[in-house]
Amino acid sequence: MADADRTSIDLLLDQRQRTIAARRDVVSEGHLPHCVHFLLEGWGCRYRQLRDGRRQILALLLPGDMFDANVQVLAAIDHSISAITPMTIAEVAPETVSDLIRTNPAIARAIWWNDHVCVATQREWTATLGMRTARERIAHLLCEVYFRLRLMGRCVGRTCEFPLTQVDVGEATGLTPVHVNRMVQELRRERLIEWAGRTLTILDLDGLCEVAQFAPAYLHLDRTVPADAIAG
Amino acid sequence: MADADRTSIDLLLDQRQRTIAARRDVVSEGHLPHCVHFLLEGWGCRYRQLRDGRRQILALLLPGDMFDANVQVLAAIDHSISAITPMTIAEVAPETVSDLIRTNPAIARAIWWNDHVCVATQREWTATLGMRTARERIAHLLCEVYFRLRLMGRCVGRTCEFPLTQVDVGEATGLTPVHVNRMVQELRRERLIEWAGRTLTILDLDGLCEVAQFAPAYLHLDRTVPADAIAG
DNA sequence: CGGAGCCTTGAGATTTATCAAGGGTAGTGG
DNA sequence: CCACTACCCTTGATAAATCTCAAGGCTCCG
Repeated sequence: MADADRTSIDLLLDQRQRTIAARRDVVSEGHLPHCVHFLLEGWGCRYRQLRDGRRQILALLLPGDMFDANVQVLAAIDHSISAITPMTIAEVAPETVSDLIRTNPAIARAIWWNDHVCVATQREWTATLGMRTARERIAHLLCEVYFRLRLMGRCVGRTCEFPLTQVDVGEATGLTPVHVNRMVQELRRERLIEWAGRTLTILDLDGLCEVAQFAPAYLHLDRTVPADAIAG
Repeated sequence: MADADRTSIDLLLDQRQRTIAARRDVVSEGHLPHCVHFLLEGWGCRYRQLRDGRRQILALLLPGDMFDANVQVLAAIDHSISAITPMTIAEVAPETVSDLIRTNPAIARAIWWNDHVCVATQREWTATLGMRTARERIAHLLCEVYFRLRLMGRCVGRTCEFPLTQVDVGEATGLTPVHVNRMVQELRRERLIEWAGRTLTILDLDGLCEVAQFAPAYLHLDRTVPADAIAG
């Protein structure tokens, strides 16, 4: 993305910023979000909850992610979005985004890329929950987070921030916190990872990918989006 | 959708039709699909497979569904698409679809709706696999199929086609075929469903929805898409 | 100092998987 | 028309994975 495009985005995002406290909802199930959100800082998640309290985290939102993109602006959403850590988000009017997409191919491409990766990631989570074991699911989550953060320049070597609790990991992987704990300890014992407090270090990336059968294709880490990607 | 729009679609779909034998791949992981597909007749699925043979069905494709929409045409896909029953599909050049989207708002809206529902459904499958029990997952799958088919006018009363085998249901719900069998029998014994051969009858729709905690919002059955839905 | 949230551990229960075998049915070739 | 095969469904017995319940310890914060 050219500097000029970067600048026009940065200006845009400066406009209306909001801070969300940790563990607070940004958008709640059944509501109509009235603007597009960009996550500037902090971690969040999409989640869905059943009447009896069971909760499933559907996706992690990391710094740089966009949500409620144009497509979302109109129908009531069928899940909630909440902050995991304190978040700062930028709110942008949908028309502004539409205009940008129309006039700026680089930005259109970036938004398209974001959408595409979101869907692919959602599919990968489905696959993970359906066919991987507890141990594999946790390893997979750690791999995904690591690669996504690295793409955003948020890793130092093999170390990155990891503010999820073991309860969060359980809700993302469909496991009880107790079992998450035991599996994490196993990964630690095998010197695959170190994880204490809010920092995660992957000691053996290949080994962890192997455990998870992690195939990063779905993240499109090369960010390749052909110029003619956007229809219309 | 107005009759004129219907007609222009029908003409389009007549162009290049293809028949796929049951259990054959249409698009394989890692390949670049070169055209947009419309499923005219028969059932298919998206699936992902691990090296050791574990397989997960990611989504069901029912008559009327579109896949590899514009957005997909460019990056190698990270999963495969296969026919469950014999399928007839229409292949349309991506440029043709782009043109249609640009010139025909009704069609653009329909395609947008399809995309939106696909993503929402993928999220719902993630939630199902993560937090529902075996029994609930199967009930949920049956509910989803029933409502989707009914929307396409493919139900007679509470009866619809259901060509999946119990192995297929297992691959969609992350369960072994043996366990699927036991749970299905339970649903039968409770007079919630009848399912024999390729036909499914839902004897107690409310009861089945209750078991599944099925909330059909994600399917957007009303097909509401405000006229200004499409950005750009 | 007290409380809250998080991590850890143990024991036992439950759900689901695995293994193994038998029966029904539909299509196929002789 | 009859065997034969392949595929699917069904059942039983046992094993493994994961959950539930319960309790204790640590750390951070007020």
